[in-house]
Amino acid sequence: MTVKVDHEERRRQIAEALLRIADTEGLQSASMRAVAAEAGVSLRLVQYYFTTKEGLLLDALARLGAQLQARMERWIGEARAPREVVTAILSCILPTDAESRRITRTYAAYYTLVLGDTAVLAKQAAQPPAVLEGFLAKQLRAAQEAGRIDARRDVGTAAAGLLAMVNGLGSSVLGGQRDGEEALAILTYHLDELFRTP
Amino acid sequence: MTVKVDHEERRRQIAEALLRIADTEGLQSASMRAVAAEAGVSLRLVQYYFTTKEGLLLDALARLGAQLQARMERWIGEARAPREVVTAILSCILPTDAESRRITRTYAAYYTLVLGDTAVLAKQAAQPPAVLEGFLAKQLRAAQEAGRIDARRDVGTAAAGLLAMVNGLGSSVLGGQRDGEEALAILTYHLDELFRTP
DNA sequence: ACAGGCATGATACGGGTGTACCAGGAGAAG
DNA sequence: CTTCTCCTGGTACACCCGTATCATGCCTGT
Repeated sequence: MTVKVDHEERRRQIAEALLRIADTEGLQSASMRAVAAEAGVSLRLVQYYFTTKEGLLLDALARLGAQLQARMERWIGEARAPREVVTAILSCILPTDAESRRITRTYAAYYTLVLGDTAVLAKQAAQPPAVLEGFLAKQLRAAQEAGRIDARRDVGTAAAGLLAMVNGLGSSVLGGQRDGEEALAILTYHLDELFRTP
Repeated sequence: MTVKVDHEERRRQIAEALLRIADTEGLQSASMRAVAAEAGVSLRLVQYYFTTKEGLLLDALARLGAQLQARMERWIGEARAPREVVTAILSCILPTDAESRRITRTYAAYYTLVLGDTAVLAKQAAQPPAVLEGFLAKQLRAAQEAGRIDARRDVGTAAAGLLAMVNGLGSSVLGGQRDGEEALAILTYHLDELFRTP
Protein backbone atom coordinates (compact mmCIF):
# COMPACT_ATOMS: atom_id res chain seq x y z
CA MET A 1 0.00 0.00 0.00
CA THR A 2 1.22 3.45 -0.80
CA VAL A 3 0.32 6.74 0.75
CA LYS A 4 -1.34 9.08 -1.67
CA VAL A 5 -0.48 12.09 0.44
CA ASP A 6 2.17 12.52 3.07
CA HIS A 7 0.38 11.65 6.26
CA GLU A 8 2.90 13.25 8.55
CA GLU A 9 2.82 16.44 6.50
CA ARG A 10 -0.95 16.58 6.76
CA ARG A 11 -0.85 16.00 10.49
CA ARG A 12 1.73 18.73 10.87
CA GLN A 13 -0.34 21.12 8.82
CA ILE A 14 -3.43 20.53 10.93
CA ALA A 15 -1.63 20.57 14.26
CA GLU A 16 0.05 23.85 13.38
CA ALA A 17 -3.30 25.32 12.48
CA LEU A 18 -4.38 24.41 16.01
CA LEU A 19 -1.30 26.06 17.46
CA ARG A 20 -1.86 29.17 15.35
CA ILE A 21 -5.38 29.52 16.71
CA ALA A 22 -4.24 28.82 20.26
CA ASP A 23 -1.69 31.59 19.86
CA THR A 24 -3.99 34.23 18.43
CA GLU A 25 -7.36 33.46 19.98
CA GLY A 26 -6.69 31.02 22.78
CA LEU A 27 -7.41 27.33 23.00
CA GLN A 28 -11.07 27.81 23.83
CA SER A 29 -11.56 29.12 20.29
CA ALA A 30 -9.83 26.14 18.79
CA SER A 31 -12.80 24.00 17.89
CA MET A 32 -12.45 21.17 15.44
CA ARG A 33 -14.26 23.21 12.82
CA ALA A 34 -12.09 26.24 13.42
CA VAL A 35 -8.94 24.17 13.11
CA ALA A 36 -10.21 22.61 9.91
CA ALA A 37 -10.99 26.00 8.45
CA GLU A 38 -7.63 27.41 9.52
CA ALA A 39 -5.82 24.47 7.97
CA GLY A 40 -7.93 24.74 4.84
CA VAL A 41 -9.27 21.21 5.06
CA SER A 42 -12.62 19.64 5.78
CA LEU A 43 -13.77 18.83 9.27
CA ARG A 44 -13.82 15.16 8.39
CA LEU A 45 -10.13 15.24 7.59
CA VAL A 46 -9.24 16.53 11.01
CA GLN A 47 -11.24 13.68 12.48
CA TYR A 48 -9.54 11.28 10.17
CA TYR A 49 -5.99 12.09 11.18
CA PHE A 50 -6.66 12.73 14.84
CA THR A 51 -9.58 10.57 15.81
CA THR A 52 -10.50 12.63 18.82
CA LYS A 53 -9.94 16.19 19.89
CA GLU A 54 -7.80 15.15 22.81
CA GLY A 55 -5.51 13.40 20.36
CA LEU A 56 -5.16 16.57 18.35
CA LEU A 57 -4.44 18.63 21.45
CA LEU A 58 -1.81 16.18 22.65
CA ASP A 59 -0.10 15.96 19.29
CA ALA A 60 -0.01 19.72 18.90
CA LEU A 61 1.42 20.09 22.40
CA ALA A 62 4.18 17.63 21.57
CA ARG A 63 5.01 19.63 18.46
CA LEU A 64 5.07 22.83 20.44
CA GLY A 65 7.49 21.23 22.86
CA ALA A 66 9.69 20.15 19.99
CA GLN A 67 9.68 23.69 18.62
CA LEU A 68 10.74 25.09 21.95
CA GLN A 69 13.47 22.52 22.32
CA ALA A 70 14.75 23.23 18.84
CA ARG A 71 14.82 26.92 19.60
CA MET A 72 16.66 26.31 22.84
CA GLU A 73 19.28 24.12 21.19
CA ARG A 74 19.76 26.80 18.58
CA TRP A 75 20.30 29.40 21.27
CA ILE A 76 22.55 27.21 23.34
CA GLY A 77 24.60 26.35 20.28
CA GLU A 78 25.72 29.95 19.97
CA ALA A 79 26.91 30.04 23.55
CA ARG A 80 30.48 29.34 24.63
CA ALA A 81 31.14 30.15 28.27
CA PRO A 82 28.94 28.42 30.92
CA ARG A 83 27.35 31.71 31.80
CA GLU A 84 26.37 32.24 28.20
CA VAL A 85 24.72 28.84 28.19
CA VAL A 86 22.78 29.75 31.30
CA THR A 87 21.73 33.04 29.77
CA ALA A 88 20.68 31.27 26.61
CA ILE A 89 18.56 28.72 28.45
CA LEU A 90 16.72 31.33 30.42
CA SER A 91 16.37 34.18 27.96
CA CYS A 92 15.26 32.00 25.09
CA ILE A 93 12.08 31.27 27.03
CA LEU A 94 11.38 34.94 27.60
CA PRO A 95 8.92 36.46 25.10
CA THR A 96 11.35 38.86 23.49
CA ASP A 97 11.03 38.07 19.81
CA ALA A 98 8.11 36.95 17.67
CA GLU A 99 8.88 33.24 17.88
CA SER A 100 9.22 33.07 21.64
CA ARG A 101 6.18 35.23 22.09
CA ARG A 102 4.21 32.80 20.01
CA ILE A 103 5.53 29.78 21.89
CA THR A 104 5.00 31.31 25.30
CA ARG A 105 1.50 32.44 24.48
CA THR A 106 0.57 29.04 23.18
CA TYR A 107 2.01 27.31 26.21
CA ALA A 108 0.00 29.67 28.37
CA ALA A 109 -3.10 28.68 26.46
CA TYR A 110 -2.42 25.08 27.39
CA TYR A 111 -1.67 25.93 30.99
CA THR A 112 -5.24 26.20 32.19
CA LEU A 113 -6.12 23.05 30.33
CA VAL A 114 -3.53 20.93 32.10
CA LEU A 115 -4.58 22.27 35.50
CA GLY A 116 -8.11 20.93 35.56
CA ASP A 117 -6.95 17.64 34.12
CA THR A 118 -5.69 14.84 36.29
CA ALA A 119 -5.16 12.72 33.20
CA VAL A 120 -2.25 12.09 30.90
CA LEU A 121 -2.05 15.64 29.66
CA ALA A 122 -0.74 16.75 33.01
CA LYS A 123 1.99 14.15 32.98
CA GLN A 124 2.85 15.06 29.42
CA ALA A 125 3.53 18.66 30.39
CA ALA A 126 5.12 18.14 33.80
CA GLN A 127 8.24 16.38 32.59
CA PRO A 128 10.05 19.02 30.48
CA PRO A 129 10.42 21.58 33.30
CA ALA A 130 12.01 18.98 35.58
CA VAL A 131 14.68 17.90 33.13
CA LEU A 132 15.26 21.51 32.13
CA GLU A 133 15.84 22.43 35.73
CA GLY A 134 18.32 19.61 36.08
CA PHE A 135 20.19 20.75 33.01
CA LEU A 136 20.29 24.33 34.20
CA ALA A 137 21.56 23.23 37.60
CA LYS A 138 24.32 21.25 35.92
CA GLN A 139 25.44 24.33 33.98
CA LEU A 140 25.42 26.42 37.12
CA ARG A 141 27.48 23.82 38.93
CA ALA A 142 29.99 23.87 36.09
CA ALA A 143 30.24 27.64 36.37
CA GLN A 144 30.60 27.31 40.10
CA GLU A 145 33.45 24.84 39.81
CA ALA A 146 35.10 27.21 37.35
CA GLY A 147 35.02 29.82 40.07
CA ARG A 148 32.50 32.15 38.42
CA ILE A 149 29.91 31.63 41.14
CA ASP A 150 30.41 31.88 44.87
CA ALA A 151 31.11 28.38 46.19
CA ARG A 152 28.66 28.81 49.03
CA ARG A 153 25.71 29.15 46.69
CA ASP A 154 23.20 26.33 46.39
CA VAL A 155 23.06 26.08 42.63
CA GLY A 156 20.16 23.64 42.62
CA THR A 157 17.93 26.04 44.48
CA ALA A 158 19.20 28.91 42.39
CA ALA A 159 18.29 27.03 39.22
CA ALA A 160 14.77 26.38 40.45
CA GLY A 161 14.36 30.01 41.44
CA LEU A 162 15.66 31.34 38.14
CA LEU A 163 13.39 29.08 36.14
CA ALA A 164 10.39 30.12 38.19
CA MET A 165 11.36 33.75 37.77
CA VAL A 166 11.65 33.46 34.01
CA ASN A 167 8.28 31.76 33.98
CA GLY A 168 6.76 34.57 36.01
CA LEU A 169 8.42 37.22 33.90
CA GLY A 170 6.97 35.60 30.82
CA SER A 171 3.50 35.76 32.34
CA SER A 172 3.90 39.43 33.12
CA VAL A 173 5.01 40.18 29.57
CA LEU A 174 2.05 38.27 28.20
CA GLY A 175 -0.21 40.15 30.58
CA GLY A 176 1.07 43.40 29.16
CA GLN A 177 2.52 44.71 32.41
CA ARG A 178 6.01 44.61 31.06
CA ASP A 179 8.08 44.81 27.94
CA GLY A 180 10.14 41.86 26.74
CA GLU A 181 13.21 44.07 27.05
CA GLU A 182 12.40 44.98 30.63
CA ALA A 183 11.91 41.34 31.53
CA LEU A 184 15.27 40.51 30.01
CA ALA A 185 16.87 43.36 31.98
CA ILE A 186 15.45 42.00 35.22
CA LEU A 187 16.77 38.55 34.42
CA THR A 188 20.22 39.87 33.51
CA TYR A 189 20.38 41.81 36.73
CA HIS A 190 19.75 38.68 38.77
CA LEU A 191 22.27 36.71 36.75
CA ASP A 192 24.81 39.43 37.46
CA GLU A 193 24.12 39.03 41.16
CA LEU A 194 24.44 35.28 40.96
CA PHE A 195 27.70 35.42 39.03
CA ARG A 196 29.27 37.87 41.42
CA THR A 197 32.36 36.50 43.18
CA PRO A 198 33.44 38.09 46.44
CA MET B 1 -39.79 50.27 48.36
CA THR B 2 -38.23 47.60 50.47
CA VAL B 3 -35.74 44.93 49.61
CA LYS B 4 -37.22 41.54 50.26
CA VAL B 5 -33.82 39.89 50.18
CA ASP B 6 -30.38 41.37 50.60
CA HIS B 7 -29.20 42.02 47.08
CA GLU B 8 -25.54 42.21 47.94
CA GLU B 9 -25.77 38.97 49.88
CA ARG B 10 -27.34 37.21 46.92
CA ARG B 11 -24.71 38.54 44.56
CA ARG B 12 -22.00 37.38 46.89
CA GLN B 13 -23.54 33.96 47.17
CA ILE B 14 -23.71 33.52 43.41
CA ALA B 15 -20.27 34.96 42.72
CA GLU B 16 -18.71 32.67 45.29
CA ALA B 17 -20.40 29.71 43.67
CA LEU B 18 -18.64 30.74 40.47
CA LEU B 19 -15.32 30.97 42.27
CA ARG B 20 -15.85 27.59 43.86
CA ILE B 21 -16.40 26.01 40.47
CA ALA B 22 -13.46 27.86 38.96
CA ASP B 23 -11.30 26.48 41.75
CA THR B 24 -12.38 22.88 41.53
CA GLU B 25 -13.18 22.37 37.86
CA GLY B 26 -11.80 25.39 36.06
CA LEU B 27 -13.58 28.33 34.53
CA GLN B 28 -14.53 26.47 31.38
CA SER B 29 -16.88 24.36 33.49
CA ALA B 30 -18.46 27.41 35.03
CA SER B 31 -21.53 27.74 32.87
CA MET B 32 -24.43 29.87 33.96
CA ARG B 33 -26.41 26.74 34.72
CA ALA B 34 -23.61 25.17 36.71
CA VAL B 35 -23.18 28.33 38.76
CA ALA B 36 -26.90 28.47 39.42
CA ALA B 37 -26.93 24.86 40.57
CA GLU B 38 -23.86 25.34 42.76
CA ALA B 39 -25.40 28.40 44.37
CA GLY B 40 -28.71 26.60 44.78
CA VAL B 41 -30.71 29.14 42.82
CA SER B 42 -32.48 29.15 39.49
CA LEU B 43 -30.75 30.07 36.27
CA ARG B 44 -33.03 33.04 35.90
CA LEU B 45 -31.80 34.46 39.18
CA VAL B 46 -28.23 34.44 38.05
CA GLN B 47 -29.30 36.31 34.96
CA TYR B 48 -31.25 38.73 37.07
CA TYR B 49 -28.41 39.78 39.33
CA PHE B 50 -25.69 39.67 36.71
CA THR B 51 -27.30 40.45 33.40
CA THR B 52 -24.57 38.89 31.35
CA LYS B 53 -21.94 36.26 31.96
CA GLU B 54 -19.15 38.75 31.52
CA GLY B 55 -20.67 40.76 34.35
CA LEU B 56 -20.64 37.75 36.61
CA LEU B 57 -17.06 36.92 35.68
CA LEU B 58 -15.92 40.46 36.39
CA ASP B 59 -17.72 40.71 39.69
CA ALA B 60 -16.34 37.39 40.88
CA LEU B 61 -12.84 38.44 39.87
CA ALA B 62 -13.16 41.62 41.89
CA ARG B 63 -14.25 39.59 44.90
CA LEU B 64 -11.32 37.25 44.46
CA GLY B 65 -8.98 40.22 44.40
CA ALA B 66 -10.55 41.53 47.59
CA GLN B 67 -10.05 38.15 49.25
CA LEU B 68 -6.41 38.10 48.30
CA GLN B 69 -5.89 41.62 49.53
CA ALA B 70 -7.58 40.81 52.83
CA ARG B 71 -5.37 37.78 53.24
CA MET B 72 -2.29 39.81 52.50
CA GLU B 73 -3.19 42.52 54.97
CA ARG B 74 -3.78 39.86 57.59
CA TRP B 75 -0.34 38.38 56.93
CA ILE B 76 1.40 41.72 56.84
CA GLY B 77 -0.29 42.71 60.07
CA GLU B 78 1.59 39.97 61.92
CA ALA B 79 4.93 41.16 60.61
CA ARG B 80 7.20 43.55 62.48
CA ALA B 81 10.63 43.91 60.90
CA PRO B 82 10.82 45.03 57.23
CA ARG B 83 12.13 41.63 56.23
CA GLU B 84 9.13 39.98 57.82
CA VAL B 85 6.85 42.24 55.83
CA VAL B 86 8.64 41.25 52.64
CA THR B 87 8.39 37.59 53.54
CA ALA B 88 4.71 38.01 54.31
CA ILE B 89 3.96 39.71 51.01
CA LEU B 90 5.68 37.04 48.99
CA SER B 91 4.87 33.88 50.87
CA CYS B 92 1.20 34.68 51.32
CA ILE B 93 0.80 34.34 47.55
CA LEU B 94 2.45 30.93 47.51
CA PRO B 95 0.01 28.02 47.55
CA THR B 96 1.02 26.63 50.92
CA ASP B 97 -2.26 26.41 52.79
CA ALA B 98 -5.78 25.64 51.66
CA GLU B 99 -6.85 29.26 51.28
CA SER B 100 -3.93 30.37 49.17
CA ARG B 101 -4.16 27.23 47.07
CA ARG B 102 -7.75 28.07 46.36
CA ILE B 103 -6.99 31.68 45.48
CA THR B 104 -4.01 30.83 43.32
CA ARG B 105 -5.86 28.13 41.46
CA THR B 106 -8.78 30.42 40.80
CA TYR B 107 -6.53 33.20 39.59
CA ALA B 108 -4.87 30.71 37.29
CA ALA B 109 -8.27 29.81 35.93
CA TYR B 110 -8.79 33.45 35.04
CA TYR B 111 -5.33 33.82 33.57
CA THR B 112 -6.03 32.28 30.20
CA LEU B 113 -9.25 34.24 29.99
CA VAL B 114 -7.59 37.62 30.35
CA LEU B 115 -4.94 36.74 27.77
CA GLY B 116 -7.22 36.36 24.78
CA ASP B 117 -9.15 39.42 25.78
CA THR B 118 -8.13 42.89 24.72
CA ALA B 119 -11.12 44.30 26.56
CA VAL B 120 -11.73 45.60 30.05
CA LEU B 121 -10.99 42.34 31.79
CA ALA B 122 -7.34 42.67 30.95
CA LYS B 123 -7.17 46.16 32.42
CA GLN B 124 -9.03 44.98 35.50
CA ALA B 125 -6.38 42.37 36.24
CA ALA B 126 -3.25 44.25 35.19
CA GLN B 127 -3.36 46.89 37.90
CA PRO B 128 -2.91 44.94 41.16
CA PRO B 129 0.51 43.47 40.30
CA ALA B 130 1.90 46.90 39.50
CA VAL B 131 0.89 48.49 42.81
CA LEU B 132 2.00 45.37 44.66
CA GLU B 133 5.41 45.59 43.07
CA GLY B 134 5.68 49.23 44.09
CA PHE B 135 4.76 48.37 47.66
CA LEU B 136 7.27 45.55 47.80
CA ALA B 137 9.98 47.79 46.41
CA LYS B 138 9.22 50.34 49.09
CA GLN B 139 9.63 47.73 51.80
CA LEU B 140 12.90 46.57 50.31
CA ARG B 141 14.15 50.14 50.17
CA ALA B 142 13.30 50.57 53.83
CA ALA B 143 15.26 47.43 54.68
CA GLN B 144 18.09 48.70 52.57
CA GLU B 145 18.21 52.03 54.36
CA ALA B 146 18.18 50.15 57.63
CA GLY B 147 21.33 48.40 56.46
CA ARG B 148 19.84 44.94 56.10
CA ILE B 149 20.40 44.85 52.35
CA ASP B 150 23.57 45.66 50.49
CA ALA B 151 23.40 49.32 49.42
CA ARG B 152 24.52 48.46 45.89
CA ARG B 153 21.44 46.37 45.21
CA ASP B 154 18.76 47.70 42.90
CA VAL B 155 15.75 47.03 45.05
CA GLY B 156 13.26 47.93 42.33
CA THR B 157 14.60 45.25 40.03
CA ALA B 158 14.90 42.83 42.92
CA ALA B 159 11.24 43.39 43.78
CA ALA B 160 10.16 42.71 40.22
CA GLY B 161 12.25 39.57 40.10
CA LEU B 162 11.00 38.25 43.40
CA LEU B 163 7.39 38.81 42.45
CA ALA B 164 7.89 37.04 39.15
CA MET B 165 9.63 34.20 40.93
CA VAL B 166 6.82 33.76 43.41
CA ASN B 167 4.40 33.77 40.52
CA GLY B 168 6.37 31.10 38.73
CA LEU B 169 6.76 29.05 41.88
CA GLY B 170 3.02 29.14 42.34
CA SER B 171 2.52 27.84 38.83
CA SER B 172 4.89 24.98 39.45
CA VAL B 173 3.10 24.03 42.64
CA LEU B 174 -0.23 24.10 40.85
CA GLY B 175 1.29 22.01 38.08
CA GLY B 176 2.25 19.42 40.65
CA GLN B 177 5.99 19.59 40.03
CA ARG B 178 6.65 20.90 43.46
CA ASP B 179 5.38 20.95 46.98
CA GLY B 180 4.22 24.16 48.64
CA GLU B 181 6.92 23.65 51.24
CA GLU B 182 9.61 23.28 48.62
CA ALA B 183 8.48 26.43 46.87
CA LEU B 184 8.63 28.30 50.16
CA ALA B 185 12.13 26.94 50.78
CA ILE B 186 13.30 28.21 47.39
CA LEU B 187 11.84 31.63 48.14
CA THR B 188 13.43 31.76 51.58
CA TYR B 189 16.80 30.85 50.14
CA HIS B 190 16.66 33.76 47.72
CA LEU B 191 15.52 36.12 50.43
CA ASP B 192 18.47 35.00 52.51
CA GLU B 193 20.77 35.86 49.63
CA LEU B 194 19.15 39.24 49.15
CA PHE B 195 19.36 40.11 52.84
CA ARG B 196 23.03 39.19 53.08
CA THR B 197 25.25 42.12 54.03
CA PRO B 198 28.94 41.89 53.21
C1' DA C 1 -8.61 -4.34 -16.14
C1' DC C 2 -10.45 -4.68 -12.08
C1' DA C 3 -11.30 -5.35 -7.30
C1' DG C 4 -10.07 -3.68 -2.73
C1' DG C 5 -9.14 -0.44 0.43
C1' DC C 6 -7.44 4.05 1.74
C1' DA C 7 -8.77 8.93 1.61
C1' DT C 8 -12.17 12.51 1.55
C1' DG C 9 -16.63 15.00 1.39
C1' DA C 10 -21.38 16.18 3.12
C1' DT C 11 -24.47 15.83 6.56
C1' DA C 12 -26.90 14.18 10.82
C1' DC C 13 -27.28 13.70 15.91
C1' DG C 14 -27.47 14.57 20.68
C1' DG C 15 -26.10 17.69 23.98
C1' DG C 16 -24.63 22.01 26.11
C1' DT C 17 -24.22 27.08 25.78
C1' DG C 18 -25.71 32.17 26.67
C1' DT C 19 -29.60 34.88 26.37
C1' DA C 20 -34.60 36.26 25.78
C1' DC C 21 -39.29 35.86 26.73
C1' DC C 22 -43.55 35.11 29.26
C1' DA C 23 -46.08 34.31 33.43
C1' DG C 24 -47.06 34.61 38.14
C1' DG C 25 -46.24 35.75 43.32
C1' DA C 26 -45.57 39.09 47.03
C1' DG C 27 -45.39 43.09 49.30
C1' DA C 28 -45.97 48.33 49.50
C1' DA C 29 -48.65 52.56 48.03
C1' DG C 30 -52.87 54.67 46.73
C1' DC D 1 -58.98 46.38 47.79
C1' DT D 2 -56.74 47.42 43.98
C1' DT D 3 -52.69 48.52 41.41
C1' DC D 4 -48.07 48.73 40.55
C1' DT D 5 -43.35 47.48 40.97
C1' DC D 6 -39.87 44.32 42.32
C1' DC D 7 -38.56 39.59 42.26
C1' DT D 8 -38.47 34.68 40.65
C1' DG D 9 -39.51 30.46 38.10
C1' DG D 10 -39.98 27.83 33.80
C1' DT D 11 -39.01 27.44 29.28
C1' DA D 12 -37.87 28.45 24.43
C1' DC D 13 -34.50 29.92 20.90
C1' DA D 14 -30.61 29.93 18.10
C1' DC D 15 -26.10 28.46 17.94
C1' DC D 16 -21.89 25.80 18.41
C1' DC D 17 -19.67 21.77 20.02
C1' DG D 18 -17.47 16.83 19.31
C1' DT D 19 -18.46 12.72 17.17
C1' DA D 20 -20.69 9.26 14.07
C1' DT D 21 -22.56 7.72 9.71
C1' DC D 22 -23.11 7.23 4.87
C1' DA D 23 -21.40 7.73 0.38
C1' DT D 24 -18.07 8.27 -3.10
C1' DG D 25 -13.79 8.98 -5.39
C1' DC D 26 -9.23 7.48 -6.71
C1' DC D 27 -5.03 5.09 -6.42
C1' DT D 28 -2.61 0.59 -6.57
C1' DG D 29 -1.29 -4.15 -6.57
C1' DT D 30 -2.09 -8.15 -9.27
